Amino acid sequence: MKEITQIEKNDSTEEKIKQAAREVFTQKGYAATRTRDIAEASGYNLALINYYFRSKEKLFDIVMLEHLQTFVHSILGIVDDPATTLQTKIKILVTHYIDMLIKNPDLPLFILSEIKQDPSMLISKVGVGKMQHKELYIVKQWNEMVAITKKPSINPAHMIMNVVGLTIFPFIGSPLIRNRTGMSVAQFNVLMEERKTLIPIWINAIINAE
Amino acid sequence: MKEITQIEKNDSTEEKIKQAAREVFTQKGYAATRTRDIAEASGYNLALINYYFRSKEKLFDIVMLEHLQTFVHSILGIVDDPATTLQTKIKILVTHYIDMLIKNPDLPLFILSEIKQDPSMLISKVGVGKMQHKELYIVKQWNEMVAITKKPSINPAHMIMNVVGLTIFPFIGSPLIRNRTGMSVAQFNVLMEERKTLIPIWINAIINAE
DNA sequence: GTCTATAGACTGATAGAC
DNA sequence: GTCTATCAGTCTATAGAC
Repeated sequence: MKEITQIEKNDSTEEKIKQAAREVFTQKGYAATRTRDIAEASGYNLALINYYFRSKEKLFDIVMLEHLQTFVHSILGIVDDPATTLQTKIKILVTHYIDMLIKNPDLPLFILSEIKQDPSMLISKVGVGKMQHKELYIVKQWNEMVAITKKPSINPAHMIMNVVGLTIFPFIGSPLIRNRTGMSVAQFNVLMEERKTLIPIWINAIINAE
Repeated sequence: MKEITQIEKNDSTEEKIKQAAREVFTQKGYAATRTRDIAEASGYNLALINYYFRSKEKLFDIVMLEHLQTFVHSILGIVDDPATTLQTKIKILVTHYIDMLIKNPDLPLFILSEIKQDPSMLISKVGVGKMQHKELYIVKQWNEMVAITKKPSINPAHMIMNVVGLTIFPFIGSPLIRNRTGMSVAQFNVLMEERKTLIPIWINAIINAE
């Protein structure tokens, strides 16, 4: 329990370097990032990176952990809420993630690339064991819904891939999409705002499809 | 017009190195790949890479060009075919791509990552100017369909993102999906086979949605 | 805490033997 | 064509001055 001055936390050298690292790592990935890039982006010298974070890898771990937390943040509160319907949960989730992705469009490609490079990272560097969807309320609601529907039930993994794919894929493909269509980032974001209301409608249509 | 022995082309040293480069580059990306990795994977020495391909970057360009051609291959023949309906085109495209992605699951993440690193590559290293969808038959069919439907027409970019996202995203997220669900590659591929018939149905439902 | 200078390891590329 | 040996440049990390 040290006495820490919280007020100027965001102005501290350590925080500035971490912020610079976040930007460079997220944009270029671990392998393509040089510690010199981070130093330059932070406005400080190369040696300070090791002074504050010991190594490139340890700094990366911190950045990645914070990013994963951003991704999982407040999810539990949404999907385990008994007060909202299934459709409402989906709408809230899609809106929440599109808002977050408009602010951090590079996040999905960065995270998925690094996870692919080293999937064990999920358990070694980050403790992602909690999110085992044992008895989340959303699962209960899903099971109730498929019980009512007469249609042959498809694997729930399909629906998860659908919701996540419809929401996140445009951001992953954004560099290619914008290059081919000539869209600006602003124009692209307008489409993403539209998808906040469109995706829940589409998911509903998919659920009730032939 | 040189005389080339086509028969043993696949057994040549040059081809073996290119094949090794394809595997390593696709799996690790340009920055994380070392020429020594390629040499080792090819079974030959490091010096031969420069003997046959002059540099790491030129070898990468060849691999990337072939990958992009794989992705665009035979697309024109499908989307510009006046003999098939819009629904049929979508079904053929989805089936074609899922088949290809089951064989090359790393391709989307690799291509999109490298394009993001350097979007100008699409025009400088590859001549991707032809695919301007000026008057493809599929566009004509799409316009006819939205003309018939009374509903307010959404941006066609949404539908492209939907088809591509539903098809490709599971492969991009595969490392994470399989890690969280404990699925094997074989189990994952069973789901992808299911999506060959499911995605066209879902797209239809989306088109006719509220 | 912050800097310069540099060590030590690694990378892409090449020279030269065979 | 294929190899070993090595160069020149760059990288991460650290030593040491201030």
